[in-house]
Amino acid sequence: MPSNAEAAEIFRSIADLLDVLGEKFKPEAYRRAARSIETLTEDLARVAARRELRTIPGVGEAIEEKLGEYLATGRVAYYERLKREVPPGIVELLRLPGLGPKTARRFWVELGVEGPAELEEAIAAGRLEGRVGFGPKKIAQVRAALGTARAAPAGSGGRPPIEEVYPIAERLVAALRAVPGVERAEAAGSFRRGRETVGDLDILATSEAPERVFDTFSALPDVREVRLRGTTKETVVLRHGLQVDLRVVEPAAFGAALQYFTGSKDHNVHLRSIARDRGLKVNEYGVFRGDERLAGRTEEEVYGALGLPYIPPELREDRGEIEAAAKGVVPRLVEAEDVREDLHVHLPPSATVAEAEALLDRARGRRLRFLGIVVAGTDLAGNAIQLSLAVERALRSGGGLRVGRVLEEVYGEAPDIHQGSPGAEYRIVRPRAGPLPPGREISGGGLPIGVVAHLGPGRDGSPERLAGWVAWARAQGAGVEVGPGPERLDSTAARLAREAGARLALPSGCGAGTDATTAAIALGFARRAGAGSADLATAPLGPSADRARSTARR
DNA sequence: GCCGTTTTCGGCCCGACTGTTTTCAGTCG
Repeated sequence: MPSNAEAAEIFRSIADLLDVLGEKFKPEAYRRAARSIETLTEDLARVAARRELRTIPGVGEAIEEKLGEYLATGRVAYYERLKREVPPGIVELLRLPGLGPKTARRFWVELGVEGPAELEEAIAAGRLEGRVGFGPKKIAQVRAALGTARAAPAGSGGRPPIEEVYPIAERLVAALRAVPGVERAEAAGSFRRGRETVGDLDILATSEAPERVFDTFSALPDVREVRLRGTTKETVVLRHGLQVDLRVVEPAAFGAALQYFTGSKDHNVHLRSIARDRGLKVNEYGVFRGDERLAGRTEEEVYGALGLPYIPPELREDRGEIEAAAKGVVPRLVEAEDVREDLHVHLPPSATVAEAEALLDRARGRRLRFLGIVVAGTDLAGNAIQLSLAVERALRSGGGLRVGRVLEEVYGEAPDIHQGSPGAEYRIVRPRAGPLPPGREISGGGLPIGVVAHLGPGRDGSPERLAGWVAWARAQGAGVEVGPGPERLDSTAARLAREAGARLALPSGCGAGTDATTAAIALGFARRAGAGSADLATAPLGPSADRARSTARR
């Protein structure tokens, strides 16, 4: 069964092989196509059926043809041929840090080495010594890299999910901001773009004295090893295993550096080619005409100097956002303050008055106007376990905040689970597994459906199933829940939901299980999906509830 | 191999760091 992920993987492998063969621009062309393909929200086969493969950025005549071949046969003859040409062990060598295609090729051609094991033997036998470009340090570096690779099985250090990296990033940035002389510090890179996973963490700080910043940073308890350190840049590896690149620039270059380190690579390459067409140069220090710096202090300045409006980080993937911005079209993405209704928080039946009040205080602090509460722990027969009268009273004293009762239903695992207090005003539906049950009546006593929750890739998140539920949610007038973790929609799936016209339900960060970090990540996902404040789900109450019910009957 | 309100051919972002080099190549992001 062909898949987008496999197609991207094949093109990436082709790029590696071409690298070793010394090709100059083809490898990047194949990598660009691979990046585009893996961020598609749709199966390649469907795009191919519409004859629109060429509309994918980086896909031209040759790659279109190979995609067609792959979809028809599951194979790419060109790839098979390259694999016969280059020993597989040589490609493994490319994975070693500090070792690139040129060096791998030299090992292969000059030493006749065909993989890591043979390379280790060659080094042990002293066959590298005396060769141009291989001094004692370089040899030691290669040997160390080989040892590390042997200790850590291939495929171990993948890209960790953003929710894992988030608290680490916050800690590191806070530590940097506390260094005297540091005006600003921000995490950039794919982290700032709100991607689901983070490769390396890129952090940027301003200071006139980088040395002091590096000294402090190197000594942080999170840091295991300093990999390299120069005058403007330091790379460390955390105990956690994550690599962090820290860059320190002067305040006048902060915007340019932030723009540069936020990426994406494709976005930056595109931006710089526009700059060159205008006789300008963009680098991490600013936008220049000759030696004159036109911009650099803020990102707005940098985009402005190129004749563009500010483009939010979450959109910077070179997926048409630059062309749209050039025409003045930049969507107004949803902001944290736009999330005024939280349709899905939980409260245990054993909650104390203090806990209930704390929840309400957080909601008021966030200036929410609506909070939908599920009382969890209700028994399976549907007999709600009652909150104490004192808690009930506390929940009624909203003070500008409307509190709603919610019934949450989990379907797909027998028996179905229902939880929520009596007098619920709408339902949250959680489909657990399997396809959309055709004609299956979801109970709920005729209550409108507010949210379809927990649809994520962790639970049989096949595109067809996801699309089915999203369409169903849309027909109900319900929102679909977005957030980090395998059970919620990531940004790619959220984009699918947006394209289907479904609204998105975002956590406010007030709930016990959905803290501020979850809320921030979910917001990033929604923004990556291009959502604005009008795309947020609202509680189906009053007249809108009647609308939702009538839609459901149709 | 891709791409084009200056092009269907001739370009392809730009700089830091390291190690090995007396001026640069390779790697990385």
